[in-house]
Amino acid sequence: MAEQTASMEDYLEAIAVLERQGKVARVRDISRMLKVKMPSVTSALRKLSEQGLVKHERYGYVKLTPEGERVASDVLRRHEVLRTFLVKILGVDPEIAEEDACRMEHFLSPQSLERLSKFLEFLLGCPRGTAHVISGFEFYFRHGKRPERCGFHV
Amino acid sequence: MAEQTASMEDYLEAIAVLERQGKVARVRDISRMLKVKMPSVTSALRKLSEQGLVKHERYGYVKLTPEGERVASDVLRRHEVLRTFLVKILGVDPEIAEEDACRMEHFLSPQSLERLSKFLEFLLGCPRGTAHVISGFEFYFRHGKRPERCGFHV
DNA sequence: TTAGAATGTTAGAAGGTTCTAACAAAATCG
DNA sequence: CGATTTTGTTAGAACCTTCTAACATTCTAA
Repeated sequence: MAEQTASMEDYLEAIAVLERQGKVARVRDISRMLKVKMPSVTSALRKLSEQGLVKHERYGYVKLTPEGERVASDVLRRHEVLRTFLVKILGVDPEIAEEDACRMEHFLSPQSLERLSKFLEFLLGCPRGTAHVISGFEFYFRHGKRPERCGFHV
Repeated sequence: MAEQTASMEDYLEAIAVLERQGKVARVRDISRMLKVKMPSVTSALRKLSEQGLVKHERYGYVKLTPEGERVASDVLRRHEVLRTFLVKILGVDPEIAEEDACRMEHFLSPQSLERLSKFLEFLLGCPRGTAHVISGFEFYFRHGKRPERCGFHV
C-alpha cells in the first residue's frame, strides 16, 4: 500500500469521519471539513481513486474502499491518541488539542503511537492509582509546585 | 515576524545546531544535515536572507541574525521537549524519537508546548515521587499490567 | 603555482497542493 | 415544468520545495 502524503491522509480522514457520522460523503462536505475549495477535493479524489482508496462517481457520492478505510482508520487512531493525550493528560484546551492533533497525526511513528497509546491506558485506566498523576500535574501546572500531601511528595 | 513553513524552520534549526556546535555554518553542512542537495540550501538561504533571518554572503558563511536566532530557538525548544518526552517518558528508541521530534516540532502549538514542557518537569523533576510513574509505565508497557507493589496499585 | 577536488550558484524542470474562472450537472422550489 | 441555486468539474495559474545539469568559485596539495 502506497504511503500517503499528509494532505491525502487528511482527505481520507475527512471521508471516514463523514461515513462514521452516517452521512454519505460528498465533495462539498469534504471541502467544508478541510476548509479547502471544491476543485481541490475533486483533484484529491481523482488521485485517491487511481490508488484504489476511494470510489467516486462523477457528480456522485464518495466512499472509502476497504483499503482506504484501513488507511483512514490508521490516521484516525493517531489523531485520537494525540488528542486524548493533549486533553486528558496535559489539559490542553479541546479546540487547540484538536488542531494540534490534526497536524501532528501525520508524523507520529508506529512505535511512538503504540507507546503513547499504552501510556494513556496506563494513566487513565486505573482510577485509584495513576489518576493521582493527572491531578498532581494539574496542581503542579497551576501552582508551580507539587501538591503537599499527594503521596508522591515524601 | 513572518510565520515560517516547516521547511524554512528546518533550515533555521540546522544552522542553529551548527552554530551551537561552535562550527560556522556552511551550505555543505546544512545540506548534509538536512539530507537535501546544495541548491536547495542556496535557495532557502536566499528566502531567509530576504526576511532578515540569516546573513549569507556569496560563497561565504551563513549566520543567523538575532531574529533568526529567536525563531530557531523556538523550533529547537519544541524539538527538545518532544524528543525528551518520547525518550524519557515513553521510552521510544532515541533514533525514532529524534525523527518524530524533527517532523512534529513544526506543528506543536505554544499552549501544548508549555503544558508538555511542564509535564516533563513534573515527572522528571522529583526523583522519589513521580519517578515511580515512569518505571511503573515501563513495567506496564512490558508486561501489560501494573506492577503489584508500586504504590499505585492498592 | 597550479591542477584537481570540493564547495557553491544559477537555471530550469518536476511534483505536490491549492486556488480562481468558467462551465456542467443536479437539486430545489415557485 | 422551468428558473434559480447549489453542487461538481475542468483548465490553467500560482506557490512551494526539491532536484539535475551546468557553470563558477574557492580550497588544497603536489
